Amino acid sequence: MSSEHTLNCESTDHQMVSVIKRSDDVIEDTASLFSALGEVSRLRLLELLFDGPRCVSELAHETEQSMSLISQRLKILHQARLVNKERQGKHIYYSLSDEHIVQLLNNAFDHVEEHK
Amino acid sequence: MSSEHTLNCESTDHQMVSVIKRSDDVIEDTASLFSALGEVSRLRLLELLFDGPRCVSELAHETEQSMSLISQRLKILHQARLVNKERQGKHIYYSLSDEHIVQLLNNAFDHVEEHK
DNA sequence: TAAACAGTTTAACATTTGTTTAATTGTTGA
DNA sequence: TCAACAATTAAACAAATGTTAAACTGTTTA
Repeated sequence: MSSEHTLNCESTDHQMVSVIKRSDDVIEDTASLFSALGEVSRLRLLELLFDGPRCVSELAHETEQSMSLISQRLKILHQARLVNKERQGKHIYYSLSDEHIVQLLNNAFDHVEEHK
Repeated sequence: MSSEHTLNCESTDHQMVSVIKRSDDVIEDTASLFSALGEVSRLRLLELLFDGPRCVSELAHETEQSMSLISQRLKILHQARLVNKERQGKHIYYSLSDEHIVQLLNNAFDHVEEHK
C-alpha cells in the first residue's frame, strides 16, 4: 500500500506533512478498547459470549476459573464498552455490546489466520 | 444483539454449550495484535503512517521524542505485523502493513467516536 | 578508512497489570 | 428476617510493560 508516496528524506530537514489528527479523547478511548482486547483470557471470554449471553458463574464454570477472576476480567471488558451487563434475579448476564464489536473481533481473528 | 437467546440459569447446574473455539495460536497472536494497538503513543505513530511511509528520524522529529523511543515502539508494531520496514540508504522507512489494518483502525476510531 | 549520521539494543528503573485470597455487597427464598 | 447463593471489591504480591540514558551496529560520504 501507499507505494506512490515519495521517499525523499535527506539529512534532518524533514518536510512537515499536515495529518488529520484524531482528538486525544478518541485516541485514548481507542487505546483502552484495544488494550482490553489485548489479553488471551479476556479474548477467550469474549469468544464464549459469541454464542450468547452468559452469567459470571457460567463463565467461571466453563473456564474452570474463580468467579472473582472472571468478574474482574468482565469489569475491564465492560469499562471498555465491549460487553453489556444485565441483572436477571441472582445472576448478572454479560453479552457482546453490539454487532460492531463482533465484526471487529472476527476481522482481527481472520486477519491473523490469513497471515499464518 | 442476541436478544433471542434464552436466559435460563437456575442454581449452578449450567448447560454446556459447545462453542467453536479458535486455536490457541490464533488467540495469542490476536491478543498480541490488540495489545500492540492498545497504547496511545503507538496509536499516534500509526496515525502518522496513515499519511504514508516515514523514517524513524522523521517520526522522532514530528513527535518531538527520542529516536530510541520511536524505534522501540516501531519494533512492537512491527512484531505485531502492523507495519512494514524498508531500508532506503541511511534511513529505514516504516509503513502500515496493509489495507486490512487501515480498515481495522478506522473501524475502531469510528466506533469510539460514535459512542461519545 | 574514518567521521557523521540513522537506527537499534541494553540495562536500570518506575509504573501498570493480572492473579490470589479474603472480605463485602446484593438478591432470593425458606 | 436470615441463610444461601451470586457477584464484586480490596489488598498484597508477582510479572509484564514503558521510558530513559548510554552503548552499540550499520550505512554513507568525504
